[in-house]
Amino acid sequence: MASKDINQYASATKAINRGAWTPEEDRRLAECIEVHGAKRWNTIAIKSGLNRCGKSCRLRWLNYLRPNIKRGNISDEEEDLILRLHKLLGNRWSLIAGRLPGRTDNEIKNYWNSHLGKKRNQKEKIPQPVIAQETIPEKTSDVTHMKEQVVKDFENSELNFDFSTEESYGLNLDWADKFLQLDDNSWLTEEEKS
DNA sequence: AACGAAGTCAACCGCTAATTT
DNA sequence: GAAATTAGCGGTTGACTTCGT
Repeated sequence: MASKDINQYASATKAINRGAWTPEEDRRLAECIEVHGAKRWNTIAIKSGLNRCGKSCRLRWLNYLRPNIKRGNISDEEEDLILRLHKLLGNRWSLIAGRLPGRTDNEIKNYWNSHLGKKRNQKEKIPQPVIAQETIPEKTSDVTHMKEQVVKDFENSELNFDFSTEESYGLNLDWADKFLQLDDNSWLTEEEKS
């Protein structure tokens, strides 16, 4: 059976647990990961004795059980950073989460969908001041190229960023600011504007 | 107090990319 | 190099909670 079908098979069998995790399941999963490491999730699913699929175990660990997870209370600084990064990267949640220590892609995505998306939509209805003409690239192709390059640089820089201190956090915001100064409609292609 | 609407968020699904055999 | 397996991503769903009437 192809692994792709395993979850479908699992879904079809009554033995597989689904839905919310219990504290007991969490404990058993954490114990199993301590012994076998956070990899080969199908093996962990079997070894733990939990009637869960590997995919479910992985998600539970990454989003809730692994150490140093921050939950709730997204600060103003974090919110601001999410907004800026989303403007730059779009719905690249894992990339955005990678810049927010202790936050998961799922949490960022949920936060965006329930808080920031709406907030931004409201904001966008307010007319924005016109940016000085010289900062706006003339050709759409130039803008597209620049945009692609910035995202590329951002992805490549991933390992070099350190948000563990307030100092570096501020520096990184400056870095984002530098690029986002151009982030008005001039960033958008004609297709995206419509 | 009761009920429906809206909001929130944990978990699942389908798919692709990366890695292993 | 091909096939199988595993990891990871973003979109979506659905259960639960909160809010407004």
